[in-house]
Amino acid sequence: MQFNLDPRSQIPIWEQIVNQMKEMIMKGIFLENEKIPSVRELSSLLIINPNTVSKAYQELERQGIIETIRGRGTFVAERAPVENIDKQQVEKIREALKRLIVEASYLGVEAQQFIELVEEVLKEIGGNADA
Amino acid sequence: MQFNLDPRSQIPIWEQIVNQMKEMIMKGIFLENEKIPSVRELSSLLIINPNTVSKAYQELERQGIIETIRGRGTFVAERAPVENIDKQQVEKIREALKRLIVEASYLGVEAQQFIELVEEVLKEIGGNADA
Amino acid sequence: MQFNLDPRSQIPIWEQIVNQMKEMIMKGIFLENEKIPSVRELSSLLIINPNTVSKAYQELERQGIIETIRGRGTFVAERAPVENIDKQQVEKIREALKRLIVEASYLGVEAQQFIELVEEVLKEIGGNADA
Amino acid sequence: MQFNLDPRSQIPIWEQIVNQMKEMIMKGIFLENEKIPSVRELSSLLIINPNTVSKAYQELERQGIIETIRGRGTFVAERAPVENIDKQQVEKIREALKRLIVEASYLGVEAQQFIELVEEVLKEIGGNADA
DNA sequence: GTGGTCTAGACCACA
DNA sequence: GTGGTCTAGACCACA
Repeated sequence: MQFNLDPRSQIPIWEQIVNQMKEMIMKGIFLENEKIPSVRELSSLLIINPNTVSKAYQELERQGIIETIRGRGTFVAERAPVENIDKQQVEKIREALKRLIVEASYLGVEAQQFIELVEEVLKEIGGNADA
Repeated sequence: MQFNLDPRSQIPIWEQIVNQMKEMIMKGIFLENEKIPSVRELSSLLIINPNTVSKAYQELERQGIIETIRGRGTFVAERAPVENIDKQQVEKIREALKRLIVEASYLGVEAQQFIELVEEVLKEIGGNADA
Repeated sequence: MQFNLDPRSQIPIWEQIVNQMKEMIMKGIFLENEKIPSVRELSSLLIINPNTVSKAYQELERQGIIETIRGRGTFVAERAPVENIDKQQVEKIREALKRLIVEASYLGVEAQQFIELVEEVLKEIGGNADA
Repeated sequence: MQFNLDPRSQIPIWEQIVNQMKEMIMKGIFLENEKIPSVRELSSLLIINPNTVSKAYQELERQGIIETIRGRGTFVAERAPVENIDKQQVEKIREALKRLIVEASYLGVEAQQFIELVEEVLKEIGGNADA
């Protein structure tokens, strides 16, 4: 488990935690039903306020990615197979992707290089995707 | 020229303008050295606060994408070929891409589908990509 | 006797026990003066903390629904006919009902459908309602 | 606009605000696209912490009931017709309803009286439901 | 021990 | 003016 938080980033710390936790779960660093650190543990580990961790955990729970069992702790939820892909959400991804590609292009990253970047990241994350 | 601004979006309006202006320039809707609308024109056209347009233009100018010539107006800058790719900036793109892929995966978009999405967007934008 | 406890629920486990015990008594699954399992029995049966069962039994006793007889065990109390309906308590029910109806409406459940839902539940529970 | 907050209630204040706001919108006290009080206004009106109001508003926004426009304020969202009723959510309503009916029964409220209570509340809320 | 709620108050971006 | 983020710290219910 390795968090990489940047307090200067535009992305709120709680959201960075959400993103990185999702990534770690995808990579298999946390397994289904495994206990994750308590709010207090993680906040003292990351030297941030417990409320910030709490907000991240609540968001993860809302997304169905973790589950809280009262008085016991917080656990990685079992991942339900996606039934219907939410087209509206995918459209948002598409828009964000477009922005990213435009950015990349201005940096001098051509189409082919961008695809290579995508494949690289897919490989990095995919590690335990089918676990 | 067609802006599509959503005041409800989490993305600030000035940033939406920046993004869409860059996209339009990439697509060739605005050509190099072409005059773009003044802050006043655009703000009254889009019915938004002139300060918001002004902030967008300042950011576009900072990025070297447009140029203001005193007393004449604002123009699309000539695009200099990128000499050295800014690795730090590409790293940011890579991180944003990773977040996007993780999101997509949780929505049920698999690796192959994601690549297709990328190719789709590349095609949409590509108009003048090699210009 | 069949308990259906969900540790993931927002409703505390002790309260789930209280609710389900009351439901079972209403349905006639437990009869008046019948012995119910001891705290130890039930906690080992449900594989939960004895304190949790204990808290549930205390609440049920406070509500006059069960009775503990020293050295003998715990029994379903005889249900006294209600003389005066506690208007303040009914007001709470009314408020909770209002919340529920508002929720249901936002989910797309119309007034008529809600009444049908109520009648359904009344039928399900009704077993011994007039006992 | 009339809030009725009880700090002693088990229901968190932010959730009381959520419930009552939804009820007021249903009743037509707030119309679609109408501005609702700012976080600061409402918090000073109710003499509670702005964070508590903020949490309520964020939850309402997450549910799609209100919309925030950056720098401008918060507005009642247009209510989209429900396409597919979420069966899992309705099941939760059903469970809550069962608990309520069991409670009511112990208070001496019989089946027929309960239905009358439901109809009463439906009438109270329904005021502007078709607006 | 666990997480949830709430207050008080600072600081920031946006329009 | 608007809402969003974060810290610090108190208090509480649950298991």
